[in-house]
Amino acid sequence: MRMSKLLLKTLRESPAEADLISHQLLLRAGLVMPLAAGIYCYTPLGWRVHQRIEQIIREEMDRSGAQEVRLPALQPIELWEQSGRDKSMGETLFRLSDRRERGFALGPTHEEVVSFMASRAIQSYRDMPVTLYQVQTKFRDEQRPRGGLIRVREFTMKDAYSFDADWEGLDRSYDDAFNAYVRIFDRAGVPVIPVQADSGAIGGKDSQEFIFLTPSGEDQILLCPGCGYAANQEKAEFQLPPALPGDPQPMTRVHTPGTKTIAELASFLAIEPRQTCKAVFYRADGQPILVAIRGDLDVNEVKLKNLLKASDLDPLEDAAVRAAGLVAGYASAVGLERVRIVADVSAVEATNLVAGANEVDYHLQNTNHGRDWKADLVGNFALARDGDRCAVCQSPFETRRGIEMGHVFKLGTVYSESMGVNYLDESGERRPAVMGCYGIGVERMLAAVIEANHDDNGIIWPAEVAPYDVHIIALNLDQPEVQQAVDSLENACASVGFTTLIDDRSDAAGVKFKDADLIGLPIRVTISPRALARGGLEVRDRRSGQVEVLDPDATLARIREVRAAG
RNA sequence: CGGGGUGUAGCUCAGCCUGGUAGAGCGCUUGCUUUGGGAGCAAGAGGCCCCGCGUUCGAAUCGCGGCACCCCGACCA
Repeated sequence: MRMSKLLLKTLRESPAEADLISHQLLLRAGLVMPLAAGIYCYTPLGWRVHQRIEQIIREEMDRSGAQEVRLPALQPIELWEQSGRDKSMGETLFRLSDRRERGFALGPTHEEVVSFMASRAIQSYRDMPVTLYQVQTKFRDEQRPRGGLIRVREFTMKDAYSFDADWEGLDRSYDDAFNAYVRIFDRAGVPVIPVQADSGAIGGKDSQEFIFLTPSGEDQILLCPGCGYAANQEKAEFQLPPALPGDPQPMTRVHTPGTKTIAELASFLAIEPRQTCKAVFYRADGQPILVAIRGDLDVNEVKLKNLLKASDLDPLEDAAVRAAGLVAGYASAVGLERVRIVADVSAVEATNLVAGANEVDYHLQNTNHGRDWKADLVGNFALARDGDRCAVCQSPFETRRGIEMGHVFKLGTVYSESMGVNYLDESGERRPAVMGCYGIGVERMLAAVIEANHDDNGIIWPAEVAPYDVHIIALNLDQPEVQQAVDSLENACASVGFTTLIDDRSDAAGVKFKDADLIGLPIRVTISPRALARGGLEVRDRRSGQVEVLDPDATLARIREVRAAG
């Protein structure tokens, strides 16, 4: 490709909206253009990178035995009603209707549709195992798109779904997908770690996320330096810090003016936060609940939601708090009758906690579960935090932030049951297929490749995702020997399968070098009278900055080397 | 949905406080010159100052109401 013909506009300065480095470089290198919040156009150069990432994904999915299909993005809303997800997806689902008022959704994911396809084709245990995948545009009406390509409303996802006759088969399909993912991220130059993840209210067994660690990530990841355990904060298992031991004492009422928070209360009474009981109010599927947890801990809302088997969990609005007779800042389960009480084991097992008296400026000392109050439901939903101890080896956790690149998930039979993916087993018995699902966000990978591979001057593409293999800079193209050398290298590259981007523009040399660094192809070859006079072509490695003057054959060999090195 | 910020030329921004016919740098066009790190000289083009209402003789500027975009949080695969 000749740059004089290429639709490309690089920017000297970063647009003000870009905060992340990947976002800045995507815009400066002219790879994408924003159309609306969370919706992007891809330029010819940007689209080539996109396609190369897709290509890696396709090769590795095919290698793992998965088969590519194409499913509609436009889907009848009935399909979503059948699985119940028209409600659980809530406002995230883009909805529309056709001219006859029939309801449709733009697919945010494809479990329902792939189940439709599978239900038609899978009738016997002999039809499995099978894994189907596609590379499709997904639509999600995110509450807040952000971070350039990190969270967008229209994006490309590689989504795969496995169908097995039993859970042992699912384990094998899951491992195959997992291994394919390891190869995909490695080839694309995105360092990731697998972490344990929440499997959601749907249930299911194992769920792991492939996380790219970066301070600008939106997920909190807990890492155990002792045993290597790694988990998303919403999933992380940890050892509860111990309570202060003691035999139950008589409950007493105490005047505690102006102590609406645990910190204020603990300081006023000169006690530790773990000697208090915290009350938090939620609305779970419409019903107000009071959640009790030891004062030094926070609620893990995902675990709480799973415990309640709720599809919606939101903080209770202030008006509803008052209507339920709850006194914010001084609430507790003691003496409370009209509201459902859910307690964390930490609050149930500890003795002599200070809890709210359900009266402004008063607390109760020495409250004890069983004697003074009783939970309707008890569970384990404290949030693991930095420094908490690993449930496996008791080492203190470290926390990092990260971005979810991919997710592998043992779904089980939830969708096969609701969508009717059934088969006959060896004994002629009708059973639901056991499913797994596996997703990768293509644009997130693109952003992560840049986050992980850049310097002050621009992008440094890993060889496998670079939009072209070689950046040829022609200086003084009006001179015949330069022109001839450029043509000759272009042909030589083409004949061995290297793609080239040739800067044949009439701009000054400095402009071309700056653009080459910004665009970031792995190898830059400068062809100029000066280089030719020195006996060859000037070959520069983008990553190391190393420069050599080589003859055309040695240049090709060098390109091959860099390409092989990734 | 809560909190914060920003909307002026393609991009980065000044002007706004103190109302009086729209500015800079970069980019773009033309000509000449130029080709080793965003080069030089000269001449140009380009704006519904986010939108609406109001105050005023007069609004980019003051007031009210919207909208869009960005950041934090909530939430979200």
